[in-house]
Amino acid sequence: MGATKTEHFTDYQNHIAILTKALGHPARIAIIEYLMSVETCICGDIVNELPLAQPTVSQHLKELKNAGLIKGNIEGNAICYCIDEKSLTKLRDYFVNISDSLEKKKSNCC
Amino acid sequence: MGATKTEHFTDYQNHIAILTKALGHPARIAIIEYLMSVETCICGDIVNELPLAQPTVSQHLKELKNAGLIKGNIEGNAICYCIDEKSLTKLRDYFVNISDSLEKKKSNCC
DNA sequence: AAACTATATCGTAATATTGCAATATAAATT
DNA sequence: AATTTATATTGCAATATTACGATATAGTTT
Repeated sequence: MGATKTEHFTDYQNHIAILTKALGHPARIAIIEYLMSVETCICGDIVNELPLAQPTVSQHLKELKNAGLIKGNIEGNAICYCIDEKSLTKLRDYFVNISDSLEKKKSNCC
Repeated sequence: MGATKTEHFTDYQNHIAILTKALGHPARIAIIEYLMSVETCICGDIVNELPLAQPTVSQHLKELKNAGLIKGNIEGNAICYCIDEKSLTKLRDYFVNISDSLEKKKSNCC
């Protein structure tokens, strides 16, 4: 075995897992933070920002894109990557919900 | 090769990545949601809630615990797992921050 | 068109994750 | 003390991820 049994879980659970899994690497967190830090999204220098080889960065970008966390538009011979707001809003809503619920039932044993 | 180059990233980036990575599996999302749904945290029946064998569930619980997302207290011969509020608050703050920043710079090209 | 620039893909080695049967541990019950 | 119950650990096979050199692709510049 070794493959995740996605069929046993809900679409929502699988989607949240896809988003969090895609963020589950420091290089991909760094990419998101870099995309946040630049003003425009015409940013063809992500490779220079990261301590990893170009093919590795390209692969990380692909994973973020597959998960729907970033979008990439061809801009001449460069590619303009930027954050896909929708997916990050979804994650925010998910964690805000959890934190709110935890706040309400402060009566726990641990 | 094959191992993540954590040393090149900040402690904060690595920590967020550890938390999101731990959540990056539908079974672990399901565990978190189950822990949210039960009133008390005396819950020794997580295995029955999930479509996975007992050792597999135990392993997922271990990963959530290692990441600091849940806590486990021994309660007789059962173990009382519950969510570690701090780590989920940290994730909430992280994504609230990102969403707020994205809201502010609506002027993007894509 | 040749050279350059930016990015993607291929191939592959090293490592990590997923899942489970078998077994171990340890408290509770009989 | 033997049995049961709840959970963890071990060992292993299948699969996935991480990283990068080499190479491909495609637009840009000269």
